[in-house]
Amino acid sequence: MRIATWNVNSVTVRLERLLAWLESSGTDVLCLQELKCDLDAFPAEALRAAGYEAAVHADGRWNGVAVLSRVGLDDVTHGLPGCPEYDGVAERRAVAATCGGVRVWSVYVPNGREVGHPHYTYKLEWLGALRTSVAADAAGARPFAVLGDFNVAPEDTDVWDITVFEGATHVTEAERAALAALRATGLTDVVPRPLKYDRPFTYWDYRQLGFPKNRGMRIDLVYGNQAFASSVKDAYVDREERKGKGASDHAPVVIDLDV
DNA sequence: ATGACTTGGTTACCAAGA
Repeated sequence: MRIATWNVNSVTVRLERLLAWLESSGTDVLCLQELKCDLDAFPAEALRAAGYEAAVHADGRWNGVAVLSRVGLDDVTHGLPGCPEYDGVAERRAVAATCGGVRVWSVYVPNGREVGHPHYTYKLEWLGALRTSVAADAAGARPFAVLGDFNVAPEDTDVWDITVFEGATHVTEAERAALAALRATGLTDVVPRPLKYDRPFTYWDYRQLGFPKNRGMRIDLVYGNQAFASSVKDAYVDREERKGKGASDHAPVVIDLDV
């Protein structure tokens, strides 16, 4: 089974690329983030015609997540149980489903904006709610993974130049501690291989030639439990999809599972 | 030059992303 996660930065703008990528990659289950549309605007018909069912949890202008599957889509959970609100809103940043015997969460962790900003506190609380929500599945025998845009670089080497990130979000001790607490439920960071250069970055800023200069970050992560991680046959970042006009600023992370 | 792209909406500017 081929499982992937991809922050598409607007499923509306990316639809043509998304359909082409699903076909060329042969992906069975795809976790999407940053749909940037509401439920009515989600391209369910086009995806169904391509053979994929969809579990969608979408906000409208921001956020929005989905799980696409052509190997079954059961027991859908819309939203993270007990997730904190921001400005009184429970943002739509998580959706789960069971696909072909594998349980997956597609998550879009809050950005945090700046250290000390209310959004940063919200980010840490959100990661805490994620930990609580996945603990039982993480410890279970069924293959299980949390996939998505975590907006945290786990190690200094997961950003192109750590000195540029002095005092910035995405690399702080508190954010990394929240990831460590999440892993402590029984999850392993399934690190993909890069198809070029030495580090498996998954995001490159649109500005200042970030992609050509490989000024990237590894913030799109796959955290799998023991049954999932032990079934991984291959994992890579499809940086080809970051190329050209009309690309998302994130590349898909692809996992091949022997299940 | 306290920004340098891209997206969708309170559209001919703005917030947000990371």
